Amino acid sequence: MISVKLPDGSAKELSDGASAADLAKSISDGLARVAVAAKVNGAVVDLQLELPDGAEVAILTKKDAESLEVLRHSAAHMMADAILRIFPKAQLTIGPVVDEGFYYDIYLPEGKITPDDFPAIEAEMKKIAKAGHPFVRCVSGYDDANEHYARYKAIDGGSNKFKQELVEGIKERGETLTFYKHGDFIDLCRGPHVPDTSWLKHVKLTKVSGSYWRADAEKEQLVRVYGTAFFSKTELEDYFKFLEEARKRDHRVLGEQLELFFMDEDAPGFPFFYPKGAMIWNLLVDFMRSNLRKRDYKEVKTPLVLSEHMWHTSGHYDNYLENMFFTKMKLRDEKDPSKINQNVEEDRPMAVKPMNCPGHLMLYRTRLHSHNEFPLRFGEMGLVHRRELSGVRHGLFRVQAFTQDDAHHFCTPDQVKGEIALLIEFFKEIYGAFGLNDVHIELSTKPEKAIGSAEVWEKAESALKETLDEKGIKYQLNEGDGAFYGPKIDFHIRDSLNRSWQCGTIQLDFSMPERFKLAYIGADGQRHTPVMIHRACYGSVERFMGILIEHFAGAFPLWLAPVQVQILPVSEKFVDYAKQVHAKLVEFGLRSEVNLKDDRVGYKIREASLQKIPYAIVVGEKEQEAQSINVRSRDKGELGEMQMDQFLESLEEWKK
RNA sequence: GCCACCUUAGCUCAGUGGUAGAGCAACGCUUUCGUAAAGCGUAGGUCGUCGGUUCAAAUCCGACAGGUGGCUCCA
Repeated sequence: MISVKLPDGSAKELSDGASAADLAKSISDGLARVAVAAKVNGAVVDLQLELPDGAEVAILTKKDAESLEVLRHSAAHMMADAILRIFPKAQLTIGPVVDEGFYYDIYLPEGKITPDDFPAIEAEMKKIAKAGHPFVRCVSGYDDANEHYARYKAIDGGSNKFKQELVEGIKERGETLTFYKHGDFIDLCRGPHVPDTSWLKHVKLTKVSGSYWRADAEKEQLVRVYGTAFFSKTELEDYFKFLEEARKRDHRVLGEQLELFFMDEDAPGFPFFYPKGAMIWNLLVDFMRSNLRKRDYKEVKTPLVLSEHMWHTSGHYDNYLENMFFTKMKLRDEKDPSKINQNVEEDRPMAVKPMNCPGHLMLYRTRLHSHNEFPLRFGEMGLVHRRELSGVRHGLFRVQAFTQDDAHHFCTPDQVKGEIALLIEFFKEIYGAFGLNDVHIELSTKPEKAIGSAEVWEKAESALKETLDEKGIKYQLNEGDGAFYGPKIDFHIRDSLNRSWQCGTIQLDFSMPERFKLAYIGADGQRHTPVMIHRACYGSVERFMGILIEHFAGAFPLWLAPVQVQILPVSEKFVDYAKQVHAKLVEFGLRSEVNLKDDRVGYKIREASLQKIPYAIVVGEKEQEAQSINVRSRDKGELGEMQMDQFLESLEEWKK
């Protein structure tokens, strides 16, 4: 007999060799039916696995977060099986679970897989699911003498070098080689899996893309087929509804519909803003400026272009070269003026700034500073340019020119923690103003490409860690993800669709001040090197605007709406009165428009709704006589006839 | 940059080798209208660019540009 411990603390006696499936059955038949996998001493395993004596065991059902991963991993196997049936030349590589489903990377020596192939693959998967093949775990040796190993090698042609590489790796690490089999299909896998393929009825393929073996662009190009899986049909449908909702909120689509911005092929990655988009952009900047003033920032302006020499000093030339725009001249040939010499190197080559920090360092060092001025906070709405590979540009989220709400704090080492604490509060307050209250923080440490000594990095990293710990803030640690000049804290915010976006960043830098030979006179009368903190809250004003468009689905709160009120005269006869109302609203400080078009009220209402204008005010004969207005709210529907003062009073709390 | 797909009127899209189409938007006229689409009419395109095949190319082929989905997730 063995004894295992259950999550509620109780113990359960089982016969020797009993599995988690046996345990589930001994608890109740109902549990046995819904059991997906088990958690034994903290590790997720198959139900079939023999339980060790004294183990802590929890039976996982579809309600447990881990179960979905198990299901999706099983679905990846099933998809690989289906793909091999349709594409016999395909070679399997890896097929992990990802946030929204799973994928399988496949090497195709010839031909291709496109979404057109999905129906056939899905039909094959349906057959496999219907057959209800059990997933069987097979432990194997490393050669063909083992039945499972031989079968595994044979299943996709027998000469799959990717599999060989994977097996070699496992052998080197001295791990057990295990396969999972369902029906005739077998795949290298550490498991666990759902009991059988009948669990995999709610699976759909979602997209196909390219990828590389081992994520290395030098290695083989693979085809990555994505899919997703759920326990129930409803959950699967909800997921596709979510995708549909996200698609409807796409800021690139709304950007055109609401006349906020557009892109032109002659300016790839450089957005143009229409008046309404520029209005929002300016409102965001105004809001940030008022917050910077409250916190004693000094706003500065620095040049877009600096000499290449300066970028050597800052380290950007060595570490950021690929992302920078450099200047070259075109000159008319001295002998033949009709000929133009391209790409002529300047005597003093220049580069467009990808970051604002060197400019701020140059400003700082124009004179000697005292510790009494510290902390000194230089802020700038800095326009930076960064080259991006053509395939990664995406609406306002990934552009080649954007405005950072950038600032650099210069302070003494003792002031670092105070500054960071201030910034965390500051940033959370800003996000809160947009209803973005779900903020999580990540700490990134020294990357491979870095400047500064190990000692300096150590000091910087521990300063950030200590501040977070002292404030009791939970964070995720990302080793090796820091900026080249220092470790950083990143702020990730969740929008109304529960998607996470990285926005704010706080980066500690002990290197750049030294490289630029910055100094301050301390209380001891000696020269010291200040500490520099790089920080941005929106990150990129343009990108933050894109996030807000999607977060609000284009229905901006009153204070951010480019047009706050639209006045709709019932007919031409009431245009004069509409204009009077408009003048009063403008005087009050509202962004108001009159719809002068010769359309019916219903149509004007429709247009105002589609433009997501917070208030539509209808004026006709009744209103003109009573000197009143008839208000319709975007969010609350028809509010009815009221006096202008009444309407304006109701807005007071909204007004920022 | 790499893989797949896409590019036709301002927008959304139809058109698979034989004289370029629709809806919406725009403009004009009629209508003067009460809370999500009044009616009629007009104008608008070297079919992304360049080259090739063909008697003939939006359509077939190639190059380039731009766009879309991916390219961190390691059995």
